[in-house]
Amino acid sequence: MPELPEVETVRAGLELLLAGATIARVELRRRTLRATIPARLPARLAGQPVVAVRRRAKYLLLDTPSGTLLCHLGMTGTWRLAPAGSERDHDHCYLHLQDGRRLAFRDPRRFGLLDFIPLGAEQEHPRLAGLGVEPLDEAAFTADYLAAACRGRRQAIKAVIMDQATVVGVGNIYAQEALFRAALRPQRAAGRIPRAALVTLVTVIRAILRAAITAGGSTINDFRQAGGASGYFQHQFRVYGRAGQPCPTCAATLVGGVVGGRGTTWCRSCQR
DNA sequence: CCTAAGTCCTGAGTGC
DNA sequence: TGCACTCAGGACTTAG
Repeated sequence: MPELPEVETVRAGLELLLAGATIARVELRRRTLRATIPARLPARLAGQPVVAVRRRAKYLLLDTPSGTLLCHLGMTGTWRLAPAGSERDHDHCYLHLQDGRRLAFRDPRRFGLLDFIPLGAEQEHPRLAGLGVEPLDEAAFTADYLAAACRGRRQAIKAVIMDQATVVGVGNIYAQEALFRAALRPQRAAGRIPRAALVTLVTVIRAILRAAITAGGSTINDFRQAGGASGYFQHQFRVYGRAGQPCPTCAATLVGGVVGGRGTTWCRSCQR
């Protein structure tokens, strides 16, 4: 489910659900997702109050005095309030809270991740250490920064903005939407894009992510906020999933292909 | 059969 | 030939 807006939406939902809550017990129903969940995780979190719910890139971080529960949603990960009787296939982890509520982490494709980070070890965590800048950090994600990342590169611009070592949080949907709004062809070589276009691209990436967060993310298939509501940014998609349909700007037929290893839609006449 | 909100690894290619 | 780096493609997995 998750690009930055969806993860941020889940973060905000979990923050509301977990405010003032204490984890009584962690129940693992499967040991291995994308990676093996550390055996010590349940014991380290049992009895711990959740003091903050943060996001870094597409990762969720649940802070407790003993350390942090790190979670990546992969493609299909969800958190939900799961009262008795609402169990589902692919519920891999239950957080039993002291007040009797239960949160479920469900992830059918198991591309997600759960890990425990001891207090003070976050900077060195291998999944977090190599991450690029946050796109909503205006001081960090600048046209200068993106231009430096693009310089000399023949790689498609779409692959560059989806590279989590450069800028985090942009995935296959928002990359396509941002490139449409910036009038850039997804397969355009990053190093041959004029600076003015990169200025625009930085601006539209930030704007689209902000708008999507405001809309509660995008709901495709069964993405839900942690509180159970749907996002509605999917109604503002201009190209994603619309190959063969008319361009919303010029009415030319949108074309589909593979760019950066992922299905991609763009307008041949609006995007150069 | 096809496709899918994401990483992560391998191996081929490039340039010095 | 070697080395460092870049980049494309495959693998992982289940559901619709």
